[in-house]
This record gives sequence, structure tokens and C-alpha cells, in this order.
Amino acid sequence: MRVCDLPLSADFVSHYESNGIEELYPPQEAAVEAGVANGGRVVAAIPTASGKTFIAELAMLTADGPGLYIVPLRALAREKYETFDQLPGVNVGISTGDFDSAEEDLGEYDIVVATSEKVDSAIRNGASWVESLACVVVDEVHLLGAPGRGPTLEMTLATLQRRVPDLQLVALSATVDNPETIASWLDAELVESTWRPVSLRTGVYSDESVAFDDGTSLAVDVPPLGPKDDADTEATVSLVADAVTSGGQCLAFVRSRREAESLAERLAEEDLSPATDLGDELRELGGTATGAHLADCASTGVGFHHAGLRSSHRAAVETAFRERRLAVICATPTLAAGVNVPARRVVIRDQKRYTGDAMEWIPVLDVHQMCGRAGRPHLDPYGEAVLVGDEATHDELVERYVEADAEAVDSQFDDRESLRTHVLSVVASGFADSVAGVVDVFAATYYAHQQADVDLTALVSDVVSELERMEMLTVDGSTLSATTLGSQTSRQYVSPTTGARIVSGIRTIQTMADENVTPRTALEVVCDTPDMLDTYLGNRERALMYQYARTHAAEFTTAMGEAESFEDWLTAVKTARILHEWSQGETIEDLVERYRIGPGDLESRVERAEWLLGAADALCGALDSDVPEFREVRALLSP
DNA sequence: CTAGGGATACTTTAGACAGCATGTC
DNA sequence: CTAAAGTATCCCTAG
Repeated sequence: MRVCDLPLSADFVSHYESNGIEELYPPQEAAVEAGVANGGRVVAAIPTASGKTFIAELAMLTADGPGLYIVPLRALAREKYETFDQLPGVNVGISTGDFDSAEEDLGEYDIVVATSEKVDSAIRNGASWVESLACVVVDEVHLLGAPGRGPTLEMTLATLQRRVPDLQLVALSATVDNPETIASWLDAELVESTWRPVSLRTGVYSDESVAFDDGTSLAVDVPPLGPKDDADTEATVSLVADAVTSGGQCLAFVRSRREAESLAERLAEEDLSPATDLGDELRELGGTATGAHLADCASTGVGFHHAGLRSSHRAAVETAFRERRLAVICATPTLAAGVNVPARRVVIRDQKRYTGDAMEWIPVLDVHQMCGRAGRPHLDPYGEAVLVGDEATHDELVERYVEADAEAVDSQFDDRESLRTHVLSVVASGFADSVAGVVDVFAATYYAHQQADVDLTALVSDVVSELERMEMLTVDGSTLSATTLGSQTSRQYVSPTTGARIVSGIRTIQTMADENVTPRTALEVVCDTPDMLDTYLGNRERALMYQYARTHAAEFTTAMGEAESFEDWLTAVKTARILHEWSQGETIEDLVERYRIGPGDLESRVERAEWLLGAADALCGALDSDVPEFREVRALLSP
């Protein structure tokens, strides 16, 4: 099937042809046969780089009205925005938490790219543009199975289906075990394929050789180990060096940030590629120790990538790699599911990760996503993914990751926090005013589809009484309504637990002496909330932090003897302290050094604090109260 | 007396979405 | 069922 045979206008056909797209890939053809270009609902479970974007564009361009493209990450939203913006005569908008298209109403765009939470929020707040959509494409739908965020995506899709008649839904998924369940939930045709434009072989390394799944093998020359050498690391170094010397780029995945950096340092010693001026460019982006370390490695063609990096550094590493100015990136799983960063070879040194109580195998889906980054269409003759193991683990790795299918996608809606959030949002936004009404909405979720025998009425009633106790909902006979507090909580997009914590903070503040209410007070409230990221509190720091908490005890809304979990509270105090010092003009360099956090960690906490302080200010309004400190600190956080 | 080796105890550990409304220039 | 690498500390010994 050819592009010119599709129901596309001449402009689009020539756009694609001038980009070298004339013949459809098999999965794309299958999607067309399933009806994507004729308003049909389709779930496509196909590998990355097998032409998902084209399927999405086809659906949105042939739909009779505006399209919405839902992504899980802000960086992905920007990437897709730029891609769609290339389409001739198509007006593209973007809407994410940190960036919104101009003043224009989103309804005026042909295509809007947005994160799933942003769409959920728009629906909750009654944005009218949503109703006029003709086509919605969901990228990475398998995230339905992600705790916390999956339920939001379920609700968004359930609500969109109910509110927009004849909506065309297209969902793009990684290869998972039960795509048919997702397809039947969405009442869509399933297109499944493992076809890739660049062939991929996956293998396991042990004893100086890689055994690939296609039966081939690769001898790897690993120099004799010194006493301090780690076998897995040296094997990884050899595998990376081999890929780079033969003209390819390589991604190496490891367990932790620290190890990503130390592997990068180790590879930098190898002098794999000629020195460039990339290091100097990175140095201009800012002067933390992490940034300097990155710049040093980058001048030898090796980068590292993890969430401790500031987002500008991360973006710079991604771009430099795409432009082939970096030969290698050593990364934590950040890079597995983010923006498009394909390489000739992918080496996965660590397959286990610490999860809080034990070392656990990384999910098969995640490993497959990492492997899927191997092979650049049009640039590499093939892609290779190598799992580093040894004689003892070889067979288990083959069985677990090379031969196994990815896990099934299971609903995570059955979680109190998620249930509270969505029961409240359904009532607050006026989509239901009774338990039966909420159940009716929930009946359209993936959860209800998967768990047909669950007693939704009992579950919802239970959650309703919880929300009633939290003063978020009132019950009058069988009529539910949101309190001012409940509707503000929902609109501000904070979880009910966060809303309740802020409310109790405000009430305590009303009882405090004026001189004790300070910026620290405002930050403590907001940082003691589940919507704030917690900050690791080291053993050595604990005593100092305790001291700090005692010194400022009068300014806090939590009495030290009464904290539900003292450890958690002390962690919140640490976050509040960092943010307070930041608001007082401390530099990133100092804070990163003093509290042993990454520059990116500070960045993300500042971002959240801005959001939560704004929410706290709005909740004050719902309580007929005013705590100017919420606004005052907030103003000091952003430069 | 001290530098340094080595055993041992202790510390640390991936990622990242989200708001708003009223008056004013 | 299930951790492992990195770092600080301390003690001992060789010079």
C-alpha cells in the first residue's frame, strides 16, 4: 500500500513523499485495514520506531474535526508538537503543566498535544474544546497499568468516550501480554505486530561472548580483570567500545545515577571518540558539580543521563546524541521510555534494581523498551541489544527477558488514593450527583472492564463516606455534592489527602501567634503532603535536621511529638528547609552540595512547591481564611 | 611514628504528571 | 525466596 492510495489531500501526500515515505510499513498497512483512516477505533501494539507516529497522524488528519494527542511526558509532548508542526497547513497547539500554547483557545487548533493529566484537568474544569474533538490518540497506553497515573488515564478515556459521541480513539501501545483486553475495553480493532524497519537481535553476554536470539554470536575481547575491576562493568566497557569503534552509537543502562556517572567516567578513559567542544557548550548551561562532571565526560564523546540532571542538561545530552556528537550515553531507566534516542547497540549491565525492600528484577516491559532503542532507521544496518550476565545467570536472563513476553497491563484503579481522587472529581465537576451516578461513570473504566464482578456500589459508597469525613463531599439523602473545599481540591488538581493536609495546616496556622507564621510554616505544610516528592534523609543528616526542627518548632504546624510518622515528617522538614534556603537566594551549587541532592531534584521540587503553594492559597479561599505566606514564598521561588 | 593495606561497618539506592481567576494597563 | 556497590573508619603492619 502506498501513501498516495490513502484518503489524504495532495499536500500531505507530497509532504510524506518528500520525507521519503511512500510505501507503508506492514503495521501501518494493518492499521489502515483496521480502519484508522476511516474513523475506525484501533489499538496498535507494535514496537517503537515501527511507524506509530504516522498511524497517529493518519488518524488525526483524516478525522472530521480536531485531534488530540495524549502523551505521558512533557518532553514527549514537545517532541510530538514539533513533529506535527511540520505537517503542511496544520495548526498545532500544546498544553502541559509547564508550557501552554499562546492565549488562543485550544479549540482553535487542528491538533493539540497534551499530557494525560492536563487532559484530565481540562475535562474536570469543563473545557469546552474537549467536546468538539473528532479523534483522540493515546500514546503509550500500556501506562494504564502504572500505579497512580494509570487510573487517571482510565478516567480520562472513560469520560471522553461518554462525553464525545462518535469519537475516534486510537491507542498506541508497547508490545504487552494482553493488548486484546485494552482493545475490547476501547471497543477497538487490535493491530499487533513485532515488525521493525531495522532488524533487532537481542542477546545475553557471558564468558567473552554474546549469544543472540537469532542464533548468531559475537566474540567480545575483555582484557584480564584487575583486582578492583568489576566483571560486568568491564564486559560493558568492551561491548560499548566495540560498538563505537565500528562506527555505531551505544546506550548503556545501569541501576543507579551514581553508577551511570561512574561508568561514563570509566568509558571516558577509553578515548573512544575524538575530543569535541561539546564539553564547553555544556559548561555554559550552569555550574554545578554534576554539570561540570558531565561536561568533562562529554568532551570525550561520553554522556550520562538521569533525573538528577537539570532538564536543560538532559535535553542537551539527548540532542547531542541524536546529532552524533556523543557516541555513548550511560543512563538510568529515564532514557528507556522518553524521547526518541535510538542507538546501534544497547547494553543493559544491570537487570535488578533496589525497590525499597529488596533487589528486584526490572519488569520485562522496561527491559524490552530499553532493547527497543537499538537500531536507527535509515542509519544503522541493524540493532543489537545485549544483557550483561555471567555463566550463572545466562540461562535465567535468556528465559526471563529474551524469550519472555512483557507483562500484562492490569488496572491500578483499585487503590484508595486513586478512588478518592476520581470519586471527588466526578462529583465536583458535576458528572454525577449520586453513588449510582458515580458507579455509572466508573462502569466505563478499564478497571470495571477487567474486574466485571467487583461491587462498584459498595466500593464507591465506602469512598464517599471517607470523602464526607474529609469535608470534601456532603450527602443529602442520595444526593452528593462537593463542598467548596472539595471542588477547590479537585480543580487545583491536588489529591484529597493533600487537600486535607493543607486544610489542617491552615487551621493550625489560625491558632498560631502571628509572629510564628513564617515562610517556613507555609513550606512545611506543603512539603508534608503526598503530592510533594520526598527527599532522602541520610543518617548523618538526621541529627542536624532534628536540631533544625527543634529550633523552628514554633513555626511548624506539626508538633514534634504528634507527627503520624516522625521520619516522614522530618523528611518533609528537609525538603522545606532546602526550598526555604532556595527562596532566600542560596545557589543551586551550595544546596546540591549541602543536602546531597541532584540539580534536577531541586528543580522538580521547586516546580512542585510552586504548584502546591498556589493550591494552598486557593484552599485558604475555600476556608474564608488568608495566609499571605503561601503567596509570598511562592513569589520568591521563581527567579 | 606514620603511610598504607585491608578488613569491616555503614550508607545509599529510578522516575516525574498537575492550577487559576479577577481586575488592570 | 531475594542486594550490592560505594564510602568511611579503624586497626594493623611494614618501613
